[in-house]
Amino acid sequence: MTKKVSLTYITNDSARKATFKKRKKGLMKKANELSTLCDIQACVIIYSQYESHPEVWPSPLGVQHIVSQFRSLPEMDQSKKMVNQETFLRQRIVKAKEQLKKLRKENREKEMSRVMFQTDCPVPPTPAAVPAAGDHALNLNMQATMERQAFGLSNMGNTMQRPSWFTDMMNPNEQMGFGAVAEVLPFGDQYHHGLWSNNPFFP
Amino acid sequence: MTKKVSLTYITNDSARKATFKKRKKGLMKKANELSTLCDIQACVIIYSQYESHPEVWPSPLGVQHIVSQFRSLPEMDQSKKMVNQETFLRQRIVKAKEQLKKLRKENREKEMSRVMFQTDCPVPPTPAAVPAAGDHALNLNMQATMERQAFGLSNMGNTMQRPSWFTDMMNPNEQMGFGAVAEVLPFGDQYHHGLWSNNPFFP
DNA sequence: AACGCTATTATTAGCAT
DNA sequence: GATGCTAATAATAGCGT
Repeated sequence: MTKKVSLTYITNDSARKATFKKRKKGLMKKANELSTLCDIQACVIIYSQYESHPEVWPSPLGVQHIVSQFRSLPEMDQSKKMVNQETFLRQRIVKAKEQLKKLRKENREKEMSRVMFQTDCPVPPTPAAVPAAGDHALNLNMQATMERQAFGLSNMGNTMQRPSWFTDMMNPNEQMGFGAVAEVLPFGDQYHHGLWSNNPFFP
Repeated sequence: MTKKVSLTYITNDSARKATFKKRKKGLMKKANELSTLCDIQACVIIYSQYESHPEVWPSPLGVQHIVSQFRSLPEMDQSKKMVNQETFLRQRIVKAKEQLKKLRKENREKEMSRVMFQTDCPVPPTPAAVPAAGDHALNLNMQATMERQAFGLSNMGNTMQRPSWFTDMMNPNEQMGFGAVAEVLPFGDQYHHGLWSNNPFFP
């Protein structure tokens, strides 16, 4: 029986849904186990098309709480942090503007070729479902100065499989999803290719 | 070789840390796979004592994004979404600017009270452990208008194993951890006891 | 303590119902 | 489409280095 899993987007609707259900369950279970075994706080949020509300672990409230900690400071100089957030936001604005500029240019070019060649898809057409947007990683870089974290943009639902990136937590490496994002990130160098040795996506 | 796992808090420090590392990695991987296989947005946040910063997947920003969706709209005009990343980015810029403005104001105020009352903690000091700060969730709430979501909060890290709660995703049931939280949740009735049959915690 | 290596267990893809 | 059932793959506990 050939059970090889390709780890790419499952095009078959019912198969995808089935897998989603199973794996969602598995993920939640894993989260729960990790939490109890190691006594750590954790949360998982899943935003699927199958449910109108986000599916979370351990609970909506739990998520909220954890997320809020996200931004909390080691304490103390909150003022300092705030300051940083300021500069941080400023940076963000600049980045966003650059992004916008770039995007406009791209759009112009795409429009061009569309008109010229009658190509109706400026962006690779999304097979179905999610009306995904191209999404150009807009970096918030919040508590930037104090956390060395890499990050990128969530994987907004493209219909194609989006690799997504990871923080440097589990290993010193990261995986990149969209090259485009890299240039926007201030932490570019934190990202490397290659990740889990056993993941077909990241050789 | 008896390799039975008890699924309870691991008292041995080094063993716990080792397990944490391995399982954290596994969890992230699972999240990534689920995301790519089924094309869904998801995020994981782990707040451990081993790291000063929360460890997240796919990224801090990704988390932020997903969380912000929590509050967004029921749906529809998703069509508009794709319309343009341009307008999208514009919105972002505006939001960021507003955020910045607000932040400045807050900073002024904090500085004020700090100077005047010598209070270093504008927010209620957290009892212990987590140096949680007031945290001003800067909700970016980016593509707000297009996503429909709900949400709530967490199992705060006690040193005891916390059962945690679950969403009704994998099954129509939930388990509650702290009664205290229940009253806070707007979705109280969504949660029930009883859970995975194979989990020792939830018979 | 961090890393590598299996023996085992746990997860799950593919079917059948 | 949901549920149950293996066969097969993937995760990982326990060690050794």
